[in-house]
Amino acid sequence: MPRVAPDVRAKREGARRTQILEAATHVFSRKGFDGATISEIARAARLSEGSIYNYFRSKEDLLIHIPQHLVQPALVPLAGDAPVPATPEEAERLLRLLAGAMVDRVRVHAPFLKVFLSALPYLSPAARRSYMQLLPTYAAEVLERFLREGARRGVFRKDLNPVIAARALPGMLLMFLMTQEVLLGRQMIRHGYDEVVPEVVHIFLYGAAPREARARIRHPEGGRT
Amino acid sequence: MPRVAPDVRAKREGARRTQILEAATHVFSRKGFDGATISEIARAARLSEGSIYNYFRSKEDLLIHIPQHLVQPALVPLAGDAPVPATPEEAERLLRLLAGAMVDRVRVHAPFLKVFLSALPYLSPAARRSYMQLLPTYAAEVLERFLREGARRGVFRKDLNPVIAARALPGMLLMFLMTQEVLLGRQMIRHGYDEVVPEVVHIFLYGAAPREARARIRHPEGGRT
Amino acid sequence: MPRVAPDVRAKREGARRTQILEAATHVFSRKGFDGATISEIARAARLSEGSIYNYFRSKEDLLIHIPQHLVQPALVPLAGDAPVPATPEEAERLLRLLAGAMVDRVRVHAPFLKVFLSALPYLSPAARRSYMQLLPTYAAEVLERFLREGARRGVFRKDLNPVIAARALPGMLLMFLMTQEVLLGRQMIRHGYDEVVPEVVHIFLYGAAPREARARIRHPEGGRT
Amino acid sequence: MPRVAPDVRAKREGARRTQILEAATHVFSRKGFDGATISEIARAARLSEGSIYNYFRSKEDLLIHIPQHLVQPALVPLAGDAPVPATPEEAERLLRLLAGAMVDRVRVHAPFLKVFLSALPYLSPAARRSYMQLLPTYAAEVLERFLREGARRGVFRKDLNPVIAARALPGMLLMFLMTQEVLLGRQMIRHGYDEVVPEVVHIFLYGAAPREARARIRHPEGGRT
DNA sequence: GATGAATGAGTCTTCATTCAT
DNA sequence: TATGAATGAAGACTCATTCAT
Repeated sequence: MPRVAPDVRAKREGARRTQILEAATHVFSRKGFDGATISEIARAARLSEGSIYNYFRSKEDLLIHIPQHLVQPALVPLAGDAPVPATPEEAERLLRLLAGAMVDRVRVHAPFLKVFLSALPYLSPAARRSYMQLLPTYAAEVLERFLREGARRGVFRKDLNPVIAARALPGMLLMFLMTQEVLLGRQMIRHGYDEVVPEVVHIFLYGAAPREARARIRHPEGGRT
Repeated sequence: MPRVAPDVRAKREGARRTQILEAATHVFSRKGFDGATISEIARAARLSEGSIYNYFRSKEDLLIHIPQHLVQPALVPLAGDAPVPATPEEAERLLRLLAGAMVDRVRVHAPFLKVFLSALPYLSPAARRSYMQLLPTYAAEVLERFLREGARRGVFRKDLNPVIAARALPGMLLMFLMTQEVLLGRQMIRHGYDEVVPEVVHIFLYGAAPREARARIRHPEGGRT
Repeated sequence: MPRVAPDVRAKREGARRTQILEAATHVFSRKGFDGATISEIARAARLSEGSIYNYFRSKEDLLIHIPQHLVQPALVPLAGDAPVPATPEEAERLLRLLAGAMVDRVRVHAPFLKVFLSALPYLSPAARRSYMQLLPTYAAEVLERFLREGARRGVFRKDLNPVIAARALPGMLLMFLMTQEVLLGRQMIRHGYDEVVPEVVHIFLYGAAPREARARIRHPEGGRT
Repeated sequence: MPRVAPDVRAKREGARRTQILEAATHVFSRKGFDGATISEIARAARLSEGSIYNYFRSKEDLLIHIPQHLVQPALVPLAGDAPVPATPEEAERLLRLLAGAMVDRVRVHAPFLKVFLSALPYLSPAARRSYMQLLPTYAAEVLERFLREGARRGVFRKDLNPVIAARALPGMLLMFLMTQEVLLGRQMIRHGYDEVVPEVVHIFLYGAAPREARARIRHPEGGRT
């Protein structure tokens, strides 16, 4: 007969799994998926190699479960119920908040994202599927709705393509984040995110052209030119 | 005495190296750097394993030389001596060309970029250094100059931060390219690049806010004031 | 928690190491260091190849540890506290014992010595250092002290150079041992060690010249005058 | 038809072989037989790898032919027709010459001897046979005759065993030579060969015991005691 | 559940040897 | 004869996974 109640056991098992996944994330992010060894992960988790296999079926299985246990929760509150903006100024404020949150998220999860980028393209289809329900899509959809609603209220151009724009704004940040946080691990330009975020949001809202130029423009030529 | 003239030999060696690098790119892009085996690369190059090592010192050496032989040449002409624009309309036209070229480049070299992104974070420092002189910096610098000159001529806002902006524009594209071409290999949104490029350039130039909003704005608060 | 007590584990590990080193000595002595393969050593030790690496870091590491586990112990008691002789007759008796012991040692360890001689000149510096604290020096120093003390008591010539003499006596044996035991593995002359040892010790003590000749001689011209 | 006379060709071929064997000796002595590569030997001989195989059938074949071409000639004059000594003093003089010659020979050929010692025990039987007709036996036989003749003339003890003694004398030197020249390549004691040779010869002739001791001694107990 | 020694398949890399030129 | 690119067999070493304790 079991010596502990099933729920206690389940919780204990969950704790062990988290402990192992944290160790795995740490090692994967330093060495990469292929460069990491079970032995090192076990050491980081203060367990023996054999014990890892009591909780996960394989090394790839570890990778598959990392986002579900460690990253997913962090994503949930992202722009959970972002209010629809009433004015461009409010939009700018909200977008800055959103952009700042994205930057923070990426920086916090940079170790995991490194692994993600590195391993994703070559994982087994099963692992790929498990991974694909993650961040970018989700975040983009939230922003897409935000833009669509905003356009309806006249805060954004009526002819703005919200699908494209919802990916363009994060993309502007992505260039900095990818290069600095994920790929190289060091700052490449002399501006911090406290400068980058407002500048990027401003460009997104009002563009790089001077005010006069804007006045002359009729409409974007979205779709084919 | 040698049977083959030195120049013939050099050409033959160059051809072999290209042949091997093409095979390596192919295999790397399907299996990833760690997943690929010398044996498979040799088979793809229709050579024996040993022969690979007559031309490259190690597996990593293959990876290091891929861009120089296959990618680098394609980058050189990128916006080689882009003329400085006189009007926003001209800027828009030029930026569309540039953006379109970037998209094409990435799509053509997607297989390599997959490997690049995947392997870079965990390569040896030597290999890292060899890689860092590549695309993003180069392209960004060209664009940076373009923006700076344009601002001097009144085609772009005087208060535009060219360092940040030069990375924001490619970033907007990067989001689509990364997701679709590199990471997943399939289209995620219902718009093609012929729609994405103009929209993105338009946002970059004139922003997402409606015309009236722009008139009210003085200056961005971040970056240089 | 560990299933096996630390001391039991340590003893088990020691046994495995000895088992592997014995196998390695066996294979090395038949094939030489370079000719031996880990695979063959593993087979001789009735283990898998991988297991060897649970106990030793490399093939060279095996070689380095052979003397410590197998040979070193045998050397320690060699003439440990040989009494200083009071008469030449006693010296002759003691030197015969010493010489006989050296012969036995070399014959017992011939397989290892073959490997030692073969591999030493081309080992890595680290391995060289590890090896150099071995037999010859040690034995020579013991004998050197023996001769120096004996000379002080008038058992050996006062003008005898103990440094040189302490190497000359083992050298006489070395010629036979090297040729027969180590290099060729078969007897080259028609006399056994039971004849060689007394003859050699006698030559060492009283020389090859007849008694009368000796009486005429004053002192050697080389060494100290 | 041949473009050069057969004898010219033969001489040319001999020169090539010597050139290659010299290169091989050089490389073998630095790297050991297994550590050396044909590529490196070819480079040292200023030839291509393929050319080596026009003159020798295999790497081992190189090793086999080294003594015949390079070392053997140097051995020939060794004590070619050593005169039989008439007095111990003359014997001492001659033995010093002989010993000095041996030392010189060994030092000159130390590079080869390193290879010899290293490779011999593990060569194929064919190579072994080719090697075994070398130095030690030959030199010992010359010395053996010298001692036997000398004993007949009363210059050495009548009861001296010339077979054993003829190996003991070179052995005394061997200890120094092996350790210093072959195995370690650096001097281990503070005496040079100009001190070692006379001392060793003196010990060989008159022993390590003081004169008085000798007078008491009746005869060596050669053979079993 | 926990442990960690044992396993052996799998990889990169080396290098003697061959052979077309 | 000279060359050196091509070959492929061989070997040291790694590491995910298993399983007896």
